[in-house]
Amino acid sequence: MAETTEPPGRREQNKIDTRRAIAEAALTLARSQGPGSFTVDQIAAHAGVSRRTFFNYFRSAEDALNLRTESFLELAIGIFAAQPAGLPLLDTMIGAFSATTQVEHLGAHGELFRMAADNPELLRAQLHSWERAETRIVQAVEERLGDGVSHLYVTALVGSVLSCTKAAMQDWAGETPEPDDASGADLEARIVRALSLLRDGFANPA
Amino acid sequence: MAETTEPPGRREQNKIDTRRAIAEAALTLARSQGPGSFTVDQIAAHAGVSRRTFFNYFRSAEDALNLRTESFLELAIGIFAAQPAGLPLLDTMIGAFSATTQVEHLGAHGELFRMAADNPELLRAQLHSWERAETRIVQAVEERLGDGVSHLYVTALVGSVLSCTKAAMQDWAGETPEPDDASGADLEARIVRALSLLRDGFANPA
DNA sequence: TCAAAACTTGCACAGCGTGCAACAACCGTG
DNA sequence: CACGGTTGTTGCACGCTGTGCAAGTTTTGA
Repeated sequence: MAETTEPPGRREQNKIDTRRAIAEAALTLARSQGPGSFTVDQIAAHAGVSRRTFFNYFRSAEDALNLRTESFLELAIGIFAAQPAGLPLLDTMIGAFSATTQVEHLGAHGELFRMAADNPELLRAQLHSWERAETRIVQAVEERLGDGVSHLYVTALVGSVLSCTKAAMQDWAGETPEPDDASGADLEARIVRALSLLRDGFANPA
Repeated sequence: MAETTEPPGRREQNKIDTRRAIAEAALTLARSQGPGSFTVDQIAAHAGVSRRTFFNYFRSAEDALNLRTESFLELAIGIFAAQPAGLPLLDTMIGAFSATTQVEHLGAHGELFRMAADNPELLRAQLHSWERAETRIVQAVEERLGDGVSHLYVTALVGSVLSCTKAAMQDWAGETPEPDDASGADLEARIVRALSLLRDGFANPA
């Protein structure tokens, strides 16, 4: 796999656990009190950690909530990077993004989309996550394709793909308040549908 | 035109002026000290207004900087709304967005893109502006097309169009530090190019 | 076993964002 | 013009945010 020089000692594990605990605490508070109506001190207390340590891990309460989104996009990037290089680019991406629906805690992602609807800071954090993912995917694509392709082509393509994926997830989140066994397949279908529209140049409003 | 019940008294004008003055002060400070290294108090002082009044107009220093972006998107929405309804949707949008390059202070927009590159909060504010514009355009399109078209189709389409426009502007901003007479046409060409790629389903990396 | 490296914590401090109440500018009406 | 209602501005107070710093504590590797 693509392991970056990894000494999996106690330290690394502790940090991962702490990070998770903080994010979990934030999510719990957001569920019980509503997003945007709790303080960093509360999160820290729930996570069993000092206020100062919270800020060693996250820049804001919203960023902590946003860890789930971040990990989803991390997964998407990983899957895309592992894809074989022969196929047409757009088809490769359709395959990669439809596969991301097997991420854990799928329901929580929809939940976060819904929370962001009435919480500007959280929405901004999410948009930022997508933006950074976009940058990374653009880099990956340009490395894969070499110098022969224009930067504008790649950025427009990747941006559009992510926009369609986002639209599919939002659509899904809006209609799937309580996810069940089939909702993963449901989301996947929507992503494929949106990306197929893109491949067809949106010629057919179907 | 589409005037919303407008009593153009001294009050309205004062508010517009104040808003402009604050945004202008913020931009000046960002230019001289770099974005993110000045306080709201400084902006307020430069604008000849109290700190409290600043917060009556903007939610943060970055939002103040972002007024230019906001007005650009406002213009885009207006032009799109004024477009005749007969043509294919995507062609209508290509026309509308390429026409937005005639906005005032075009150079400042590129400047803001470049500032956002190393200022997370400003970047988030800009992304948020684009997101809200997307929502409004989606509404406009759905009103125009009626209930016959799927929500996913519209959101995916509008998201992609905006992504391509953004990509074009970023590309342009990166290569055009000091805009001259021709740079408006340059930007317009890039927007048309990116949106044409979209219409062709990105089939040809050209 | 021990010292260096990495992480946590408390503290202090500047700055942020907002509710509130007093004040000032503007508006329409008579 | 005058005057009351409406709308915008300002100062103040208060809690929360985000960060540098220095003193602890835990982990690491030798």
